Amino acid sequence: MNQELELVEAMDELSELIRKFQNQLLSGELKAYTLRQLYYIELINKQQGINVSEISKTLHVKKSTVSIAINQLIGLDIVTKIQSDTDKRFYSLQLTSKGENIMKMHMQVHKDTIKKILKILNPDEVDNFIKIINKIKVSIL
Amino acid sequence: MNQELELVEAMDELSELIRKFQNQLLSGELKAYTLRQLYYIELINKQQGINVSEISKTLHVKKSTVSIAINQLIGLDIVTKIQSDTDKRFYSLQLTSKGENIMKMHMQVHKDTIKKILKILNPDEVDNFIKIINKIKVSIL
DNA sequence: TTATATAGTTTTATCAAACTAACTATTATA
DNA sequence: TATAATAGTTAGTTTGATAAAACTATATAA
Repeated sequence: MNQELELVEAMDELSELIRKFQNQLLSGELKAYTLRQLYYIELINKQQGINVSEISKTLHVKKSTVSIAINQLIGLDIVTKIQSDTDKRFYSLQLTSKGENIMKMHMQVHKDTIKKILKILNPDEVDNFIKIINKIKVSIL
Repeated sequence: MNQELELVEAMDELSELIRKFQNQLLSGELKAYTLRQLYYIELINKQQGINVSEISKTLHVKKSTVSIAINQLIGLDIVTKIQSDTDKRFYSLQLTSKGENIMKMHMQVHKDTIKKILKILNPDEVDNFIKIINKIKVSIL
């Protein structure tokens, strides 16, 4: 079979795998949260001190949308905002300890899946996989 | 760095890539449709003659949900249903020519992305990538 | 100092997608 | 033949995500 067709199918499989990978989060201890919420939490964890406007730009979503989502997370004691001293219009967003805990559980779910993958791939395959993903990532952007 | 950590990061990148891969559909000619609708169309295309109950089981969603979604697609002249001769409770679902056209456009968007990927990976890498995905797929299920 | 710009919030409304429950039509079975 | 089960529909509701527009508070520039 030609490589293009095979790759089309592989990408479909991959979409399916990633969908399952993500939906695993919605069971267990994290099922109280939506994928969207977990994504906001991940974003704040990755970019400590990020603000509403930046999130809005990153996700291509209006500020009002982000504001509501973040205030919901603040209400759930998952996120806190700290007003800037130098410019009081700004609030930098941080995870609370509860938020960090959620992030840890989130990572753990992923790690568990990754352990399964590590069992079935040999080290060379893992290396290749990582290299290929990075190569694709760089080029697509 | 240890392989587990690297793989965790790679899977994150991959999630991001797939997200972009899918969201490409939402621009251009297909932006009139939701990802969910395109997914129903894909499913019917893959399993010609599938019915509402089977879709319901496949997607782990109530029959009523599927019924409404499918009737919406029928209203848009994307899907048709044909009542079974042997058991009139059953309706087999098919794509109309419009539906097939949407499917072709859908495939084209994916093929265009795949062409980009093929340009930056050498044939061995493509082979490895496909093999690895299949290996993961089989094991995770 | 007045006008303008920026960060974030609130209100109101819309939409997609999912659910439950009750329904019709048809088929299978006791 | 009366009763069960099955396929699909309909009505009504809930939830989550989104946006537009008007707002407050603060900072900057003319």
